[in-house]
Amino acid sequence: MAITIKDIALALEISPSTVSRALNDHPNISEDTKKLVSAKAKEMKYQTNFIAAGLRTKKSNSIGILVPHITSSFFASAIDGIQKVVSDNGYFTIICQSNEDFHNEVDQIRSLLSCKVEGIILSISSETKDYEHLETLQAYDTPFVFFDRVAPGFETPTVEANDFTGSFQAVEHLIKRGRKKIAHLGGPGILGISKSRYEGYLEALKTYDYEVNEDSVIFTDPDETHEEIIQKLFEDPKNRPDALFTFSDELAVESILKLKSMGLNVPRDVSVVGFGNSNLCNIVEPHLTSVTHEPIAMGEAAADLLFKVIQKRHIPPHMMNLKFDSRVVIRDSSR
Amino acid sequence: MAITIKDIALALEISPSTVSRALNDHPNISEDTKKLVSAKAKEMKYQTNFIAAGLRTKKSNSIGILVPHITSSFFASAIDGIQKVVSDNGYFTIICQSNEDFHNEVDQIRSLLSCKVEGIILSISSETKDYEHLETLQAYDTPFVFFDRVAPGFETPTVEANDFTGSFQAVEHLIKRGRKKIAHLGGPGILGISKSRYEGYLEALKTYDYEVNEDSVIFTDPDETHEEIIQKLFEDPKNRPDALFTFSDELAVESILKLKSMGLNVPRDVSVVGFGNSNLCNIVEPHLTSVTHEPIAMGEAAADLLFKVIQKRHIPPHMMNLKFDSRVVIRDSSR
DNA sequence: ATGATCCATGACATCGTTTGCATAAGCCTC
DNA sequence: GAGGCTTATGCAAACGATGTCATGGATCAT
Repeated sequence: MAITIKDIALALEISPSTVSRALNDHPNISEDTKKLVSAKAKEMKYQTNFIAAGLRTKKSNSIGILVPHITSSFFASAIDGIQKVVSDNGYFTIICQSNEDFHNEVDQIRSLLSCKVEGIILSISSETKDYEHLETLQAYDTPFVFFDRVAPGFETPTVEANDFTGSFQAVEHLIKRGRKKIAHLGGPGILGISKSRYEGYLEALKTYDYEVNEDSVIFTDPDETHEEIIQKLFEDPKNRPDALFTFSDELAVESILKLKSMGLNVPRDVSVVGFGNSNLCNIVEPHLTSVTHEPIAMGEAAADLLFKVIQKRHIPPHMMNLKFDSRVVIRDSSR
Repeated sequence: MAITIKDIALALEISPSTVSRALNDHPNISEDTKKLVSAKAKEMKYQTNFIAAGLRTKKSNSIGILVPHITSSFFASAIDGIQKVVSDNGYFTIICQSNEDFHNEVDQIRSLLSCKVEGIILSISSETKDYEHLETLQAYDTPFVFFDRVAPGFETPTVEANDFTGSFQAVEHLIKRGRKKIAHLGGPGILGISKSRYEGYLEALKTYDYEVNEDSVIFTDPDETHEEIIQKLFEDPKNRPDALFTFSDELAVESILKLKSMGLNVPRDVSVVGFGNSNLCNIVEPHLTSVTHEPIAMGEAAADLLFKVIQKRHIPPHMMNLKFDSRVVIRDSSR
């Protein structure tokens, strides 16, 4: 059976309180006793029961992560970064996935609350329009930090990639390569990041006095496959865009494959730029120009901020809303 | 502050015990009281404190998952499958990564024990040769199930992909396409799956009376880049293999890129077959023939088995060591 | 020598929930 | 109507660690 502080106390003929204090390095305990206790604890293979300690101290030593998918390389890397900071702080992470499903998200938040996590790093699903579950978090005094996807109206730190500047640079890059008609294949309309990426695109066009052509901007939609979208967008040889900037690398790769199957050459006929700088970029042919995120650094920053909130340390205003700059990595698909 | 059963008891002027029993649907409680209590609980937004309940019942309602990386699509999908079963059972998962590091693995196991998880689904790191930490698990009566990577000498369920038959079929396929000299690029030598995949390869060669050429089998090694390995293996035009079967899709993709840069045509000069059937297969050109795993089904099976052990239900011998058959998905890289 | 101070330790209540046992009320049976 | 049985409820003791308060002995100053 499991060893408790009582067992150690019994073995050393001292009280459980002393054992507890010795293990926690309490100043009132003599060095001798501390040594004695920790030796015995090691000998008996004692392991703190965090559940019991948590009940007493109301600290679970765990934080929750709620992301749409862990299968996405962006989130998986972000979790890497988060876990690094979290385990350095002696905490655990409970990872949940919403699968981009609103009700799932609400359920998972409820679970995390029941587990009494001390804070949550949260990336809302693309379906989420209603934020009552987040208000519950506040009501329960559970700190949280928005990661990558932010809901409006909450006074809590946010960590985002600066999608706007990344998109701007991507489109600027296409313009400087002499491309004249640049199409945009956007992400789910509800997501803030879809909007930011679109706005960076628009801003670049405006800055260089390009005409904004409504037909050249399409947001993905569950009713239509991406192949169909690309087909429509590029089927008319006279009116064809000569560049495509997509919301994600996945979309870019699908587009490249479709364009090639339509007999178009990338990048000669159409330059393509993706977003995310994922491992796909060096695999697809031609290698894909893409905008980098820094998911690991972003994850670390989010965890740092969360611990600051948990410890009620002051967060200077300029750190409340972190934006991680993106930058374009140029590869063959736009060369 | 958080609502407890005492608050509900106070509000309804009944005892906390009754509230607890009502919420847990205890048979001794009248229907009326149950309705009353659950209505009040909902009204007051009560949430069970799992920490307190766990302390009393010695059940944490959580299971641990320890995998080398969650960034790998195989494990990420497996986790999907596991979480499905786990949340259907009203449990949580605590996901840990060993990063293929032995000491990290030992630490994570210790953490999971401290959290009092009721069971662990475990995929050992590629460095792990010493199994003392797993014996600790047994000493603490914490059930576990091996997933994909199995340590010898434990009486506990295992869930593996049948790498042997998958490899056999992959190589058989290459043979039937008329390939004469088939090389194998193996995985980390310490992993059982590297061995199984190699053995499937060997068995296929033997079955078809192919000569086994030692020079054509190379296990990856941190001291040499994969590019160098491919370079060496294929640089001599006279003695060049005309097919390559690799341990993973990642290796296959790297190999294809290198082969192409060496001026070789895939599949005309060299057929390539990977392992894993990951999303890379349809992105690399030519599309990669690969052996499928079924990570989601494997994850579900592992979780099912773990719950059986936790609930001390009998596991029929034929279910103790599940092997999930693999199968070859033929694409252009071997056509 | 006596009181004040300090230090190390122990006793005990507590966190929120569950659960064995006790108990009160209601009903049945002879 | 007394005893037995059922049913619904309350009481109190856990679970394991922690923190408050009390205590007993040593040390020091007067």
